[in-house]
Amino acid sequence: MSDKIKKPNIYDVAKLAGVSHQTVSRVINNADYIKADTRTKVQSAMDQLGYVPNAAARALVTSKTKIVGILVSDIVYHGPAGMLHAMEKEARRGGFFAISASVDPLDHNSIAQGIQHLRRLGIEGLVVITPQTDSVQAVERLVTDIPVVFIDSPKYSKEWSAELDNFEGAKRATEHLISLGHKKIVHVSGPSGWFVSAPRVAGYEAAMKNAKLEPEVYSGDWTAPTGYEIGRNLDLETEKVTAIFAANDHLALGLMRAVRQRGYAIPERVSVIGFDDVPEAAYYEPPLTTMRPDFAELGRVAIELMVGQINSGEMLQAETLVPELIVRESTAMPPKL
Amino acid sequence: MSDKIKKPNIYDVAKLAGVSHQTVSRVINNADYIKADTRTKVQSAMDQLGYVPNAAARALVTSKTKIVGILVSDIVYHGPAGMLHAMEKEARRGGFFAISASVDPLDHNSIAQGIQHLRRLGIEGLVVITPQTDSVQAVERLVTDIPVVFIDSPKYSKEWSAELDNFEGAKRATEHLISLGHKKIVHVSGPSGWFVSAPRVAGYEAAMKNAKLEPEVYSGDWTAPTGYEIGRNLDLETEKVTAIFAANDHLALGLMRAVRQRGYAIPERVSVIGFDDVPEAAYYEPPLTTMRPDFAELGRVAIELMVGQINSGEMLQAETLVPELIVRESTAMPPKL
DNA sequence: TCTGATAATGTGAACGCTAACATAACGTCA
DNA sequence: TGACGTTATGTTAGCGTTCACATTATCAGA
Repeated sequence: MSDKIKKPNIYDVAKLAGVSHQTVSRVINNADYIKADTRTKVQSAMDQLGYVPNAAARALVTSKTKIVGILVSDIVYHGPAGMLHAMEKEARRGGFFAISASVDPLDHNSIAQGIQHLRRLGIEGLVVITPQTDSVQAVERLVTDIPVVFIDSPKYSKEWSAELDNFEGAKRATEHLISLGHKKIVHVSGPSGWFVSAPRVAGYEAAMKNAKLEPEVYSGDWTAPTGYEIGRNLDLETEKVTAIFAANDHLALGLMRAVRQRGYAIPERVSVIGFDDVPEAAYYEPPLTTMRPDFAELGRVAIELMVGQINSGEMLQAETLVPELIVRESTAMPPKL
Repeated sequence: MSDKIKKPNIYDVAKLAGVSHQTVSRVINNADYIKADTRTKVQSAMDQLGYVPNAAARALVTSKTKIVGILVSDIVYHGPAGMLHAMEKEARRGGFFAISASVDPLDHNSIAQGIQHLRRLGIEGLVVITPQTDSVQAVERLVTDIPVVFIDSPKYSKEWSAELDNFEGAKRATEHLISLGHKKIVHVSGPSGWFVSAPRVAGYEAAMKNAKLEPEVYSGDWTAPTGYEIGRNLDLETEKVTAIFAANDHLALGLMRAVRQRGYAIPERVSVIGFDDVPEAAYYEPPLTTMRPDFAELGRVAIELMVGQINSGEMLQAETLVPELIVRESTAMPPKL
């Protein structure tokens, strides 16, 4: 509709308010030493004209874009999806814009393109939610001039990261099974390229070792079909496996279906525990006992770290977040064999 | 690390390549009339310096930011989550940046803030994935100076939109049940404020009416708990209900659990069909028959529309996308009552 | 009443780029 | 060989801010 109407700039506001453009700028950035009177005059002039500061002009002169980039896997996993919203909100709270680029984390070329794209906009920092060994190296190679925060990066990394305590979470999940009396507990892990996989395996193994039990790990990914496949082939009979700890809920879902299909009752014969607590987990068959991480908080912390680093140049390491055990009906005492 | 190194600008490139800055600009925007020789000279100078064009400076002079905003609900629904990635990729393909703002779609204030935030960055267009009656009105009131594309907007809207054929999808879902021989089929709908709810109800009712059957609708939302609640209270016995069409898979999941818990076998006694085909649906108990919409394509089309509108000023209405019927084990012929 | 600190405002330049115009090189034809 | 259209490049200004500095009001104290 309104086609030819030029957007007002600070000079327009200044003229209307009867002050210099610089005073307007001062009001916008609420600098010191402005008479309350002039401030209100300028304010109302801005309102009247519907003035919106031009981010490009500001960025040009300050060489600060107030934009942080988020590199995210193009596959929709539960965790990352929930994080994005929280991250955007936290960024906004800190006066920043958050812009995401979806990449195929297994394709270095795709990662490079994603980063280049964000670069063009002039991001001041980068948060990476593609926590795979490969991608971290690719990112570290490509980005050296702005701060980078990884979500769930490897411990040995020099970079900053916000982390879930996957070790402790896995340990507690396993301990829950142990405390119920299970002896033969297997773990179906996430894919080996992902950082969260290893600590979950380690947490499981630690708990098993503490209880003088033999750990046994099957390598999976994050999907229900894989869980199903593994569930079909698991030796439940001769091995007397009575409990399974799955690295995430979707694996657990597939596992449960396979196990039940083979005639083993859950939880009477086999207990299953997941990880993530997806919103539907409480309605799986049976409702899934699982570990609930606070993904939103994780994302928030990552951005908080990032913004802190950009604004003040100092970076404090965030404490890790421990997932909470949510007990439902998929875990129970083992059968008397 | 590299702290004081000033980023190169076109003048630096120009000097190194031995041309004027304008020639560099021409190479960047690949204008006509450049000798292949100079072009390569400039290119290699850019590579050598690691030159990245400054988006802010460009935006300032062209008053085109090449940024489109995406307004999205802050709750993680399956559809929108999948769309975001596709949208970002399509935007990038068209040379645009996509930036999203999460808002509470029921809170006008939150919507206004989200829009204001995006405005500050200077978005050239806005895509809205918060398809609720209220939010559309709020957006239409607040944004009149740039093009807006709604995803699944109401038919009566004057604005542009990319749409799923929810009517047809719901009709086909219902027809699937009818073709199996079901007579008493109920529909559990989405929340009334959402645009997709109504056409799904209408599609269901149309199919029922065609088959001379009596429609019966229960109003739900998009969550498993609500599906469960409704499933607990559904009169399956005296009403002889043999099939349920749920407005999405999560409702269906909750419904299935409740129905089975009450001792009714699925699909032997009660058939259930969902909508969305979430990745886990094939592993629900039993695997869920459902309608599969191409969310990614929907998002892509929305951005395509937006970019077309921004670049050329003309807007073509997109054709609607019809979801595909995915038959699994949760639907079967009705029992002989 | 004057002085000088502090409070409050104003002025000019610069950020990096593209638009618009100006100029130079090149080839073609009379 | 000169004139002219085309191709190729150069020059200047300005986009809307903030920064650095300059200037003017204000008010206390001598």
